[in-house]
Amino acid sequence: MTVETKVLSAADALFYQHGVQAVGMDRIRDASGVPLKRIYQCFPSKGALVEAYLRRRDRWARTALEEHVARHTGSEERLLAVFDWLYDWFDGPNFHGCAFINAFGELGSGSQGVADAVRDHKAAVHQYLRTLTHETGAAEPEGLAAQLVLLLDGAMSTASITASPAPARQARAAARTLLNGASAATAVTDDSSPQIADAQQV
Amino acid sequence: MTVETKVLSAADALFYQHGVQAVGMDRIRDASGVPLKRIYQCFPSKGALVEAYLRRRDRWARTALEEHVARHTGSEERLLAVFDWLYDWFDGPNFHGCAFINAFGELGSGSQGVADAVRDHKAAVHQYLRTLTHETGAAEPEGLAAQLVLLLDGAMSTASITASPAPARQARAAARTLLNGASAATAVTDDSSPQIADAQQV
DNA sequence: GGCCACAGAGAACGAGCGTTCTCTCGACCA
DNA sequence: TGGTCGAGAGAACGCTCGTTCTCTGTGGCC
Repeated sequence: MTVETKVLSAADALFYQHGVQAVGMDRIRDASGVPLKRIYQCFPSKGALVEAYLRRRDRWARTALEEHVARHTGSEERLLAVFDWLYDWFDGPNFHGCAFINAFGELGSGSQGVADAVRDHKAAVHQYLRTLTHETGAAEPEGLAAQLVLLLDGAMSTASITASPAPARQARAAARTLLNGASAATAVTDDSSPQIADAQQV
Repeated sequence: MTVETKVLSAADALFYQHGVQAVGMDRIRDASGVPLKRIYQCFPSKGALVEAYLRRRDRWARTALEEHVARHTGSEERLLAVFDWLYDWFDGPNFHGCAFINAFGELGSGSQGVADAVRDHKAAVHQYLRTLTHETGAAEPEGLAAQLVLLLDGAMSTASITASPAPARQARAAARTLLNGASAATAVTDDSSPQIADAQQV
């Protein structure tokens, strides 16, 4: 295990659990066992370490997700498997929301490097969902992928705040409705008309 | 305008735009024109000010949302109006994501008061969506409300990161599919997965 | 064996922050 | 009018943090 890997592992655990600003370099030194001088030889500043942390986490998340999906066959099962993977992640002991949304909220407007890493990750996940929705032969794969992105991000935030994995199941159910109902719904309705309006008041 | 209101207004603008940890009390003093001594008479600590900021923003957001919805008639229009309001908010110059998700990511694990304020806000919004879904007479109003919460939170995060209001439109389209397709989909399909039972979690 | 270059451990430095203190001045009231 | 109280402006204090420096020890090379 290289020194750089030891530092990144410690930084990942601490940054993800407590937030970037709440963790000082001293704590990363203590957790990794690598002296500060050495840490600064690998990463010239804390900002560089934070960016490396995000890039590493991006690789981890997408690799794990794609490996999980690859164990399924059938285009719909593969797409819904995304949300099963999410459930397992949420249900584990080390889930603390989306590291990218958290980092963006903390530093996004103040660090270009962090903002870029967050946008790159979100774009890559979006692109992956696009390939899955195209596989299914859905009528509107692009729109469906964009909607699934919202379910994904919403589920991560809600699961973190409510400390419950249930949002993954709710997102899965919504994804299936969107997948099955999308063709019927888009075929019947058009996007800006005032609905049927049966006006049933409570 | 009371002193307390001036402080809260300045704190709201600064905390929301730059994040809580990035804004010092000195900047709130400069922006509000209220001396530090006076600020500490109203709010005994920065943590108390942060909690007041979140409570105030909760009142603002829910009041604005409910007033917008109240201008619409028809249960479906009222529900979809939530996402139109979201679009206008995203499209304005002062949108920086969900203040509660941001604050939770920054301080959630370190401040019980902040975590409580965030959870209270999310629970109140969830409850409001529940009343709207019940109005529509949807087959599964509880599950539908939980799914709409995910779309709402996901749209806020994605709009913030991509700096585009488009996610509000995508969430609106998804909400309409869920609303129209939910009864048909749940009535027609008979997959054996347990998504309906799980969707009740609060 | 003697010199050198580098690594580790910890202190030190400068900046920023939350919080409190001091000094001054003006308002109010007997 | 004189005395007291409180408010404003800013400095000060103690702490934390990112970053750098110093001191000590050790292994490699002529």
